[in-house]
Amino acid sequence: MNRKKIDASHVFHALGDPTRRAIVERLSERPYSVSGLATPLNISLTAVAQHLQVLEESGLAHSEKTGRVRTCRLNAAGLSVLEKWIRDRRSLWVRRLDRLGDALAESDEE
Amino acid sequence: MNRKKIDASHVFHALGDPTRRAIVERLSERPYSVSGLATPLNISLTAVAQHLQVLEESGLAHSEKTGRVRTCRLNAAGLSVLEKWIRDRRSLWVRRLDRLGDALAESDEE
DNA sequence: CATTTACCGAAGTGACCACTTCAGTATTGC
DNA sequence: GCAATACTGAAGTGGTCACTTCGGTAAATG
Repeated sequence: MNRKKIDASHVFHALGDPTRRAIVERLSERPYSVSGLATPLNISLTAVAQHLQVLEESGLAHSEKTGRVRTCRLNAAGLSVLEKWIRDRRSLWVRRLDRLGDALAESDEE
Repeated sequence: MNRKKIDASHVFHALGDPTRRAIVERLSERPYSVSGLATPLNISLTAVAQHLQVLEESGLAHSEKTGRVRTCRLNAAGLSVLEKWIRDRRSLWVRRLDRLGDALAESDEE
């Protein structure tokens, strides 16, 4: 029902916002409550909750409510989409950039 | 002088758009002219040029004009920003995700 | 030289985004 | 019970985004 499609667009879009990247970086260390995440950020609690929703929909985070506190954690799904996209392109990049490197070395040394 | 700031926000934002990701994927294979990039996309040439500008500003592509043709290529700068961000967080993710085996099993879908 | 090709620039548009405020609901602690 | 806490939902706002059209410039081509 609330399971949105997790794809590269969602993940990249979610990480395009510095506030959301900050949240992900915090969650990399340990779980946080919504207000715990909000504390160092100069925005409203509601805004943080909205960011969290984006992160959840992109598969980068998930959360569950116990009592009145919602505990937020990192989620592997979004991260793996991100890493997969990069991995899928990496060999092509390397091949291409090797040729670029050759061209650079030819025209100008570093 | 016209060196714009290449940061994670720009790179993630640039890759958040499916059309721009498609362009990056094409450029992974070989250089293209602007109209060459536009051909398989159902949008105007102008729109493609605008996408290209975003990719250039985020450090993911660069281009140069020879005669009337602008040749576009992948650029390493944006890619390295992206990979660096992921690498910087990866160890934390792994440590965290080790403790979250349950969450993984819970959200296993492709 | 005229036409076609390839791109550039400005301006407009509708949709979406980050964020706000305000008014709720549930839970916890005194 | 009452107040403080922790969120939740709806609605609004200003800004940005992807895209368009139109009009222009410059290079290749017959």
